Amino acid sequence: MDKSDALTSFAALSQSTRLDVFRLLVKAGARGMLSGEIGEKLDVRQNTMSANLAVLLNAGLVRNERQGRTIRYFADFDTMRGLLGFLMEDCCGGRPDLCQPVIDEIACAC
Amino acid sequence: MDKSDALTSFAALSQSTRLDVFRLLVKAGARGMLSGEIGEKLDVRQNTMSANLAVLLNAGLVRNERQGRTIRYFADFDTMRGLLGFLMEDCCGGRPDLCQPVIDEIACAC
DNA sequence: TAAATATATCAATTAATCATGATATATGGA
DNA sequence: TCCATATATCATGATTAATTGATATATTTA
Repeated sequence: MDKSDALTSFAALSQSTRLDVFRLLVKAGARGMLSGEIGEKLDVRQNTMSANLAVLLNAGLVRNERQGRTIRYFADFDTMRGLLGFLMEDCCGGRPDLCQPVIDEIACAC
Repeated sequence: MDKSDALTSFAALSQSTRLDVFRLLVKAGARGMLSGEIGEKLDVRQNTMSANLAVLLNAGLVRNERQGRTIRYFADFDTMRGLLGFLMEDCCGGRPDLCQPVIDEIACAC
């Protein structure tokens, strides 16, 4: 994860539909979701959804896998990890009390 | 942290100078940095830096504090925490092995 | 192989964002 | 109060991004 990758990722997440899509896929985890399923759930037209998924793919935030006629999308937790690592690099100037709560927050109860 | 806040934050982080600024401030931690100091370090003109700091402020990703003629900026770790919490909400569909590495990554060594 | 379904690409219009020069505001010191 | 320093705001031109209708590609089924 270099700076350019990080910029691409943040840009991808800074659009309403794409943020919704990514959060849906985070929730879905290893199950993933079909492209059409996502579009239907979010009430977004087919070509708009395709374009937005392409942006997320390009950013590496999601992966996909063809299954017959359909394509299943997954959140890419490795990219997520790299992105947060990049953002928090050498964080908090030696005071763990600043960054520890940030870490605790995403310690999900799954 | 609602969706609109998250979008504003990601948009703020999706621009080169602002990403640099935020990462500098993350490293600086509680020390923070003066506006002019940041601009000098990143070689960015005064008004451009001011505009970019305003975007980060508006997103709540940084706070500031006037000190005489100068203004000191700080990364806001609470906002950061809220943002990551929002993004990873109900994450990984019941498989902790997916999201645990994400958490470990940002467990900084400070 | 033809039709149906699922998804992607293209071209064009509209909208948002960025850096910049010029200028304004605020604070401190002479 | 006048000047210098530090930062913010404004107006503008240039670049970039988003949605959409139309169309293309890929896969399955008949």
